[in-house]
Amino acid sequence: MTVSNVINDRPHVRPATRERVLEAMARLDYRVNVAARNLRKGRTGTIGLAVPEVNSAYYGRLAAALVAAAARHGLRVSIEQTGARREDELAALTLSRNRLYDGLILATVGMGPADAGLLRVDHPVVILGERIFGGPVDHVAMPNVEASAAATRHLVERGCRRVAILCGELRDEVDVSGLRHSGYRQALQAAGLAAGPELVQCLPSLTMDAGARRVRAMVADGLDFDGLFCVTDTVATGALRGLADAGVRVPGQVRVIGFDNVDTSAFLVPSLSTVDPDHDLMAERAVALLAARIGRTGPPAEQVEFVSGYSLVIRESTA
Amino acid sequence: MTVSNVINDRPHVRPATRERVLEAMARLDYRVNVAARNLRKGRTGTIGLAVPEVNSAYYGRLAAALVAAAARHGLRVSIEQTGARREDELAALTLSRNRLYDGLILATVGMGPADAGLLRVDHPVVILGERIFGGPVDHVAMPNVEASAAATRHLVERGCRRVAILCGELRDEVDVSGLRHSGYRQALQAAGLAAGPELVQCLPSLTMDAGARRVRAMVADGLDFDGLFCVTDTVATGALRGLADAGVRVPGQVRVIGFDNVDTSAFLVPSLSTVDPDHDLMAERAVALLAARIGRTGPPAEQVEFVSGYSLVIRESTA
DNA sequence: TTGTAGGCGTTATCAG
DNA sequence: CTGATAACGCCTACAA
Repeated sequence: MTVSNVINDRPHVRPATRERVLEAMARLDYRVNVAARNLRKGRTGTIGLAVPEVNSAYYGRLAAALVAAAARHGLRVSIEQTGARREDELAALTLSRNRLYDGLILATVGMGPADAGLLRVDHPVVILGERIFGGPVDHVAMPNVEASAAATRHLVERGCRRVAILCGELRDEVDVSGLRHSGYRQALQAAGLAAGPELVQCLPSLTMDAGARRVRAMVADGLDFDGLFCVTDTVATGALRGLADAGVRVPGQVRVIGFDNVDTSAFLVPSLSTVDPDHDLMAERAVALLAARIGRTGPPAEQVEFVSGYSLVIRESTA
Repeated sequence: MTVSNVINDRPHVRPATRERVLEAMARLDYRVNVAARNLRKGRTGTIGLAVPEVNSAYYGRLAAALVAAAARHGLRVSIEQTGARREDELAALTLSRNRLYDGLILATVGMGPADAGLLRVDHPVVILGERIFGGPVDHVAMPNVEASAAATRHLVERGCRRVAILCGELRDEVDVSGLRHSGYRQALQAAGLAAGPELVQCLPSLTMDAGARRVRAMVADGLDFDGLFCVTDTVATGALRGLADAGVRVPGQVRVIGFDNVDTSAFLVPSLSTVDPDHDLMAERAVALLAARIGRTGPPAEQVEFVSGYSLVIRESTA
């Protein structure tokens, strides 16, 4: 159709004809039907993003970066909230397989290493996070262990000798809590410091509220600690509040460091030292990997595993 | 096709036949093609959500609620980040008109009352926010003026006599800053208090950083104020930080109140008093309105204008 | 440079 | 209860 050529800005259309077409389109208030185009092309121009919750400092930040990166690649992003539930994560995979999306960026939180086989799908998927390390798909991760060790080391260098950690339940070694806890443990060991079990405080959920409650309890119980590594800034925010409630001075009596470098962290009182994992780079890489697979024809490319860098951001809470 | 009947769980299929179909589907690893279904049905099952930025405490919270509400209505949500730019907001409208989405929830921030005519489109749109009050579409808003007046009144009742406001540029009367500023002004007037121009502090952007800087400058300039109404919690968070930097005690010397009841507000030190506009209700209504229009055949329904309720959350910053 | 034919995968309609 | 047929709107290939 000549009309199609006009719509898609293709050459070989005489200016006069193009005008005539444009005029008719205007007159009829014509709109392309994207659904029909999608069917014909076998592409939708949309990728799925499955995260536990967009209303979280961390995933919100990441989602914003991913949407922006996708826009740069000419892709739209449809968001699926999985609530960190395994079945909802699998549901997102299914939708994607049904060609609703050209590809999927999946934050695996509920799924575990045992589910790696389910990822062996015939269409583009990029995993965000580390729970399914070494699975048969592209993978974008953070240097959790190294960065956590660096954060812990920082506390030690500032003179802390009794460093506690606030993490989630330690179910296995491959989730955020597991990895960051192991970095913490390595750093203490390397420094020749004890990491007694009383210093490892596992929360039922990684929320501000849980962090605040637990810290108050720790102080009330007379637990002896002078450093606190929180596995996320969200938990750290709660912890700072809890310490204030308990009348503990930060950094005077206890130094605190978080992980994620969430926007508010710089504005807390005291401002929160933290690990910055370069969200924008992670987002760009994730989208770039996906876009490459989407565009690809012929034999599938090798799986890529990208680990972002990190930097320590030192603020008042460890001054 | 009998196959179609099986896939869609329709009656009038003999069990034996159903089994045969299911078996074949499993054997062939068959997947429905959503693009084809969309074309045929004239629906995509997806609605668009156009907001300035998902990585903002307020829009992130709202987006999460909207995605959840949409899921309850059997709809997916595709996110468009407009950066509060008028042209990007219009672009979202166009995509929606192209039947990429069944409907659109649009936070008009860049568009103004002059653009109301552009909203006269023939397909479902719900406007979020108030910049295009009274336009030809459904509309979900907050009681900005009343709630701001209540917040200001609260400061006055706690004894503040010199109440300042931190808002954005006052370009017109219909954006967030304009409306909340006018509530502030009404409350002061009703209380018989002066609202000198020096108390109205307009920021270049509603960010934590801008809030912190401005507050430091206000104190450094020796501005006399004992109450501070911030038009968003984000700005208030920065303001609390700025006051701490300047050595001003909250609520001792200055009482502070925000607007939005963002998650972190309860955990700041001091915790932030604020206005809670019931995001979940707004989200539910917005999606319900859109879903009703999508499902509707026949003559278009009347435009609905829903204004959420609000509640004052009193915390330490105004104790 | 323009136009014609056909098919992408699904489902509504209606006949068997 | 099952199946044949046509059409949703677009684009690629090819023909004129």
